[in-house]
Amino acid sequence: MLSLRELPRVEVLEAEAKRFSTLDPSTVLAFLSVLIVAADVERSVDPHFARYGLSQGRFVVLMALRRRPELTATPADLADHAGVTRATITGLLDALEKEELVERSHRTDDRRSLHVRLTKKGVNLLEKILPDHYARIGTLMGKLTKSEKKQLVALLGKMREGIAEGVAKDG
Amino acid sequence: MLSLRELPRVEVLEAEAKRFSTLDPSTVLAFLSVLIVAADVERSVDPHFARYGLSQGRFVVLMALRRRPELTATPADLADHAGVTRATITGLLDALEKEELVERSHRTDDRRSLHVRLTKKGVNLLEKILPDHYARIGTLMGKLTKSEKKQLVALLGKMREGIAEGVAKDG
DNA sequence: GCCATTTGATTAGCTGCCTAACGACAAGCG
DNA sequence: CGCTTGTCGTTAGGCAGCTAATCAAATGGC
Repeated sequence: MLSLRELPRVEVLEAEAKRFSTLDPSTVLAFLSVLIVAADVERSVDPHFARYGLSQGRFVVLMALRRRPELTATPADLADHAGVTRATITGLLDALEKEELVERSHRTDDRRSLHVRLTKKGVNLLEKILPDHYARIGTLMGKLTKSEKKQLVALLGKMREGIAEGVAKDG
Repeated sequence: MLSLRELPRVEVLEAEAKRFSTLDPSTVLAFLSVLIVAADVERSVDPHFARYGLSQGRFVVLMALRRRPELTATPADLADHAGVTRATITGLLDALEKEELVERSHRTDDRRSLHVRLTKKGVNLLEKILPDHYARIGTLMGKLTKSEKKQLVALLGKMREGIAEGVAKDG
């Protein structure tokens, strides 16, 4: 998942900043905060998925299917949605299919391609999990007011812009 | 690393909220924002570590050692610092030792335990990488003002509190 | 219409993380 | 002292990502 349990202390960063002109302490602090909190979130959430034989990736796939009107999508669509490679989707679908949470079927219009469909069992599993899942998210975010949550989304949105530019620059 | 490329649209969340009383759209949006941005960050940063044969975990271990006055620590210390298990540290050290970036040596005071020491080569590698690394962080965070960075750290700090409580509750 | 290119999904093999079980040693208590 | 219990590091085996290579099928230029 990642690493680093605690933020470095400010004094340490300031000392380091004297040796590296490219280091700005408040920038690094903000950067590391995001990574640390995300890792904390995953550590907190993963065990609950595991109780139902799910992982984050499997859950995201199920949710993507659930959102579709016909509960179907192609593996390629799912890969794009989930931000993983198609090879990874193949593995996730293997697992989900074995649990009978999804079904694969061949298509007639493009014979390379597949339909993946959420089964009734898959739907039921999500219906069972989601109330608790959403409640858990509520607990994790419970220290933030509604306006703070909005600020957070806005700030992270700006961060995403910066990341996108960085990626574009050193392609 | 994780998943999900884009935030769900607000209308989707609002519709879902009608079916699940535990779902609050702005809460879920903030929650997912953190995960998505963290995944973006890792996708952006990992390739640069890879160019030096490093991963995030290996880098964190090297940095932890570099911070120590004697450039040494035990594997157990490193595991605590990095937020991974000791088994994982064993694997990271195997890789780092093969590259001669760290050395393991036996201790005399507790013969179960080891010293891990950053080698000169390890120090040099970090000195070479860090200016660019810090500059990259600066670019990624470039859309945020200093005061926004502080806000971000504060908001994420509150989130950490909520996570800690959540973990405590369902131990 | 044919061939080269592109696209869809899978497979094989790598990495980094995990848990569980282990052997070696340390520490506390009778 | 001798036992039990805990701790240090490693090993073995599993899972979820990745890239690269492959095969089948669709598409597009000529």
